[in-house]
Amino acid sequence: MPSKILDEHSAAHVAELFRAFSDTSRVQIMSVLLGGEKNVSVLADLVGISQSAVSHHMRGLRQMKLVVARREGKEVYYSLVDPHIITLFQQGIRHVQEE
Amino acid sequence: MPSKILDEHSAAHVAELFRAFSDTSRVQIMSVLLGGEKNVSVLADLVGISQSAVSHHMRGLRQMKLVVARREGKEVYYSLVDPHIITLFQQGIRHVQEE
DNA sequence: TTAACACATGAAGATATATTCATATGTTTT
DNA sequence: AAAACATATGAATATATCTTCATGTGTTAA
Repeated sequence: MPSKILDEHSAAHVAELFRAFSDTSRVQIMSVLLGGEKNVSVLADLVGISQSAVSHHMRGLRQMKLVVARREGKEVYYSLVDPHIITLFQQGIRHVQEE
Repeated sequence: MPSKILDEHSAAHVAELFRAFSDTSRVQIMSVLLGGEKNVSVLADLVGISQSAVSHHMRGLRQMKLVVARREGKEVYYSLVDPHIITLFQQGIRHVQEE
């Protein structure tokens, strides 16, 4: 029975986490990454947005440690690492599909 | 291995769901509702925002069926009903607290 | 029915966010 | 070193979002 309110600081962090998945393009990016690591231009192609837009999104996801980047030559591969984050995201997908 | 991209329509719905929890005030409201149903003015007091702001937030949460409203006299009590939503939200809290 | 209270709602202003464009950085090949 | 390619970044614009203010709606009590 955690009947207590979350303090503003913690609440802001929770909000920040959910905000990471609150954009259609980022959700599509995440959905692709569920299938394994992808580089930026592949993501841009699959999602249908510019390379620049993808890079901007990945910066945010990276800073929140929701993805990790791995450089291989000229390309940068992004992937999901945190199993809790993967679960959280998949639960979101399941919820909207249960209707 | 769902290596496939979410279509834009589904992705927009997932994004919409996460967006519901992407605001500090709404996260605080949700955290309070974890402890049981509360009416609007109590929520406003606890969260520290205006009655109007709470009503606006509750409208969004209501429309997404993340909360249900119950009128009792002059007051309207809101509560969480969907156990999957509760779990999803609690997972978000747990994630930020594991640091 | 009028007053008082609780909540909802529309409009407006302020702030945040996503995308694009131009350009910078980093890497490989010639 | 120069060219070509992949990615990152800053600035600018367009759009979305949150909050407040004023007022509307619904309910109870006088």
